[in-house]
Amino acid sequence: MSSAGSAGKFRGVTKNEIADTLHEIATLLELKGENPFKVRAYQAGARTLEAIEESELAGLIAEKRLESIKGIGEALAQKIAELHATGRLEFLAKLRASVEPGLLQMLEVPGLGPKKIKALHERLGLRTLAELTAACTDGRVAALDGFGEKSQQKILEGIRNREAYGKRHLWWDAEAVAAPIVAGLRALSQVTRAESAGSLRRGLETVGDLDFLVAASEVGPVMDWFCTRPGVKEVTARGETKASVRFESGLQADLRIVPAEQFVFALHHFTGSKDHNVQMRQRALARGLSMSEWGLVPAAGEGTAKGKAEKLKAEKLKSEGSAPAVGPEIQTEAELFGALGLRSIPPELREGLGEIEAAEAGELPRLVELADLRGAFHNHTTASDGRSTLAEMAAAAAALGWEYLGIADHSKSSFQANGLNEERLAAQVAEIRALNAARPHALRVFTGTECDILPDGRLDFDDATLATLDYVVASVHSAFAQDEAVMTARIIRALEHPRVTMLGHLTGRLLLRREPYRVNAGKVIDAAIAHGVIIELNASPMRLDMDWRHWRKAAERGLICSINPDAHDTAGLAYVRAGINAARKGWLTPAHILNTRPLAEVAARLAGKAGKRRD
DNA sequence: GCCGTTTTCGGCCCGACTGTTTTCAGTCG
Repeated sequence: MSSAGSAGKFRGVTKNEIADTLHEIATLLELKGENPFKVRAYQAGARTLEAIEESELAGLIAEKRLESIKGIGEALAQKIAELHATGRLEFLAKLRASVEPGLLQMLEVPGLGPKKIKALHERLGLRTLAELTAACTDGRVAALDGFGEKSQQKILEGIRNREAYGKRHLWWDAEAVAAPIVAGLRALSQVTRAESAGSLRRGLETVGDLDFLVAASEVGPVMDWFCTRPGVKEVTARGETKASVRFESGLQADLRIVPAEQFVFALHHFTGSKDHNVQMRQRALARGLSMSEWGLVPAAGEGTAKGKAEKLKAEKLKSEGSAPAVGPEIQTEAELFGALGLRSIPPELREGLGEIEAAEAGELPRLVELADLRGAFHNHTTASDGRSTLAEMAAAAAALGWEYLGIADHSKSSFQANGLNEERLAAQVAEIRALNAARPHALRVFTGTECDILPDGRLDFDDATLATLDYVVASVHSAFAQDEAVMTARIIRALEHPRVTMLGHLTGRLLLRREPYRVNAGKVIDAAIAHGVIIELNASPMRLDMDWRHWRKAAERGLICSINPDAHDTAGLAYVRAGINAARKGWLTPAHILNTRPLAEVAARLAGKAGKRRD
């Protein structure tokens, strides 16, 4: 629920809160049975707003330029301005009052959409999930026109499993489930190509369900194999080209099987995102082509005959075994993009956030890759709360082929994490220098600390102590409840400290577990740029913080990123892979990232920041 | 509600699957 309409002193509204409000309006309108295109307009407006910089919004409103943005018209501009100015929206208050809150929860039940909920509400008078459960139990739902025994059963199941089914999963965990399935599919004799698609392929930080796409000579055996994977609790759908299963964890997975010549179209389609696909289809239409998972074909004629012609086309395609009229020569996604006059767009960029325009102009970035990394900062050892020793961490980093490894154990105020005091830190520094001197491998270990930013913005160590280190990661680990202004000022004060090399996890979020603390990211980014401080992209799969959505613009303005695994054991160094995903989604190139640079350059930069020091 | 080398109306991306029907509506991605 957004803060709009809440009582109390008005403290300003962020653009994301306004976007949330627009999403809420869309949902409420949907439940009221409003024109679906109006609903879509609110959703599109919300997404458009999310892509605007926080700092730009006030100017756009003041100069009445909101309407110049595609997707925002007169009505949305007025509502956005009202929300921004007052934090309230009369329209929304009335809308909320006209919809039973329980109906919103019904939307979360799989198989229930606005139309069916409306029918349940109007014809059975149901207002809550509890009443819906009762109506299913005593058979009233099955007796309703348009519903039946199976629907009733499915609704009951859905309510029961609502929590597990609605849950998203960390990319890292989903990848661990998906990888062996893709490998297994590829090993089947009937399968010529297999990939995972969807948000997993796009590298999104959390994944709702898994999508597998297969080109196969025969459907049955592949479906059978898929539906009998270990951990499959139920097969929720099984048709001619698609099967869906639910794992015991609640994770859902879809398998789609297509003929080989359709594979690339289907792969693009099911990789998404939805926004990206909509834009691609619009682009195809503008070139007289109709694009779908079936292929790229000449668009049907104009006017009222269009729908009919489209349908004929689709039926024709299917009956012919679906050879697309355009592009039997299209075998790869690069060729598919090429057919629409575009450079090939990596899956991570397909979020409908300007990648098509960039691909058209030939301005897609050369995204950073895992192989570009030459080391990593912000790693823990057994000295604080890690589970691997300094020597083990260094050996593991050397085995990855890295040139350097930064150690940054917790500082003394992080008592819960066994933070180091000055004495223990000095001992660790001595240990690291000895290790570097002994050179058991071609790896340089940098001395550092993950130094707490105290509630008032001071650092947990004094300047003399910090001066003994190669670098300093400054992070917030306490007083998460501070309001935004206080937290923002606190972090900026830390960034102004000349010994601070980089800021750790900007918002402290734990994906799917803990909300970020309140901080004005734009102001922190500005301060970091002004003071030459790096912001980390914490690569821990449950953090991925700072969020990829901020990176593109921040990097364009000169912010340097460090992809930091925040490893607490040797296996944790592999988290940089999740960080690479997020960095790619943020349009980052190797030039934007500290730890793609060679040892000498990194050492020089750290020495410059830290000032004169022995070593 | 938004948009316009179809501009002030009439479109808006497209198809699979399910359950309920007996030709289709609703949901989902």
